[in-house]
Amino acid sequence: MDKYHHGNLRAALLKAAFHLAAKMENFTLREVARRAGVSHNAPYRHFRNKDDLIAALATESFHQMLAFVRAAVAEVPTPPDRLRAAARAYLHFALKNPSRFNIMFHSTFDRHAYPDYVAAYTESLVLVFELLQAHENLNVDPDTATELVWASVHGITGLGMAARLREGSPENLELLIDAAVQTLLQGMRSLS
Amino acid sequence: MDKYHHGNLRAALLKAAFHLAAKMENFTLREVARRAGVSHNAPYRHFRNKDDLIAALATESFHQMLAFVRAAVAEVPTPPDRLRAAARAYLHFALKNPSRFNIMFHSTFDRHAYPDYVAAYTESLVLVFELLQAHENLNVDPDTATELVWASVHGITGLGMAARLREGSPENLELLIDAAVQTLLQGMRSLS
DNA sequence: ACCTGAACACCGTTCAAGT
DNA sequence: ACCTGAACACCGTTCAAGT
Repeated sequence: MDKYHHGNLRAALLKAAFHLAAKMENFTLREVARRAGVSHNAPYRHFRNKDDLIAALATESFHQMLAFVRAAVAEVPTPPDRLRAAARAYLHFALKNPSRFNIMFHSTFDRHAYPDYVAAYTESLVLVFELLQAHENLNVDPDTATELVWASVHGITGLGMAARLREGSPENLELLIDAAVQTLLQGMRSLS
Repeated sequence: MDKYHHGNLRAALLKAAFHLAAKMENFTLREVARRAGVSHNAPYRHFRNKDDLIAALATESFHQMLAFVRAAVAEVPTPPDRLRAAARAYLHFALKNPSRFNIMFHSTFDRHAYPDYVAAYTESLVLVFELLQAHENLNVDPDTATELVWASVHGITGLGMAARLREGSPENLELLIDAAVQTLLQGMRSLS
C-alpha cells in the first residue's frame, strides 16, 4: 500500500464529483475530497479551484452526451429519421442525468477560460447541422435551421426536466419533442 | 428615528437581494441583510431560510416579466403580430435581466412548496395560449402549440443568454426568435 | 511531486437575550 | 413582534510543513 495510493487522483476526484452531483447532495470540494479518500486540499493539485473542477465535469458530460446521441443516431438506418432520434436521445440523456445537464448548461464558470468546453458544445451544433443535411429544400439557411432545432429541443428538454411541461412525463415529453422536430421541418420546407 | 426603523423590512430585503443578484456578486443572506442595514439574522423574521427568499424573488421576477411582455403586446394593434412581439419581449427581458431569468428558471428551491411560483409560470403558458388564438387553422391541438412556442422561445433565450448562439448578439437573437415563431406557425398551419 | 494539518475569512442557521 | 450578539458546523482557499 503506497502512501500516495492515488496514481490517478484526478480521475478519482471527477468520479466522486459525478456521484455527488448525481445525488444532488452536498456538492462541495471538501466532500468530493472526502469521497476520494484524500485530504480536503489535495484536489488543488489537480484543479485550480472549484470552478475548474466543475468546468472539467461539464466538458466531460458534454462528451458523454454526444456519445450517447451519436450511438442513438447510428441505430437508425434511414437518414431523415436520424434527426428525430437525436432529439429523443438528447431528451433522454437529460432526463436520466439531470445533474449532468444542469452542470453542462447552468454552471457559472467562465466559459471563455475553457476552450475544451466551448469545443464540446460547438460539436453539438455541428452534429445537428450534419443531421439536417438529410433534409432537402429547406427555405432557411443551414445555420439558422441548426440553431432553431437545437434551441427548440433544448427548450423542451430544459422546461420538461423542471416539470414545467406536461408534468414532465417522459412519454409526453417525447411526443412534444417529435412534434417540435416535425413542425420545424415542415415550417422550413420550401413550397417550390 | 425608531429603533425598528424598518416598517417594511421584507420589501427592503427583497430590494437588496435584487441588487445583489443583478450584480451577480456575493448573493448571500448575510450580505442581503448588510445591504438592508440589519443584523445577519433579521431576515429570518420574514423568510424561513435562504431558499424562501429566492422563491419570493423568483415569483416576483415572473410577475415583472409577465407585466413587461403584456405591455409589449398591448402596443401591437394587429393580433396576429402579437405573438412575435411577446416572444421578442421575453428575449429582451432575459437579456436585460439575466440574473432574474436565472433565478426564475435555475433556482433549486422546491417548486411544490411555492404555489404562487407555480401560478406565475402557469400564467406564462396561458398568455401564449391566448396569443395563439389569433392564429387559425393550426393542425396541432392548442396545448401542444402553446408548449412548442414557449419552449422554443425559451430555448433560444436561454442558449442565447449564455452566448452559445450567434455570440449572443441581441439583433441576431431577435432574428432567430422571429424565425422560430414564423417557422413554427408555418409548420403548424394546416394545408386545407 | 504529492499530500497533510492548521489557519483565515467567510457561510446558513439556531438560540438565548434584549426592547 | 422585531431585532441583536454569540455560537455551531460548515465552506473555499492559502500556506508552511512533511515524505
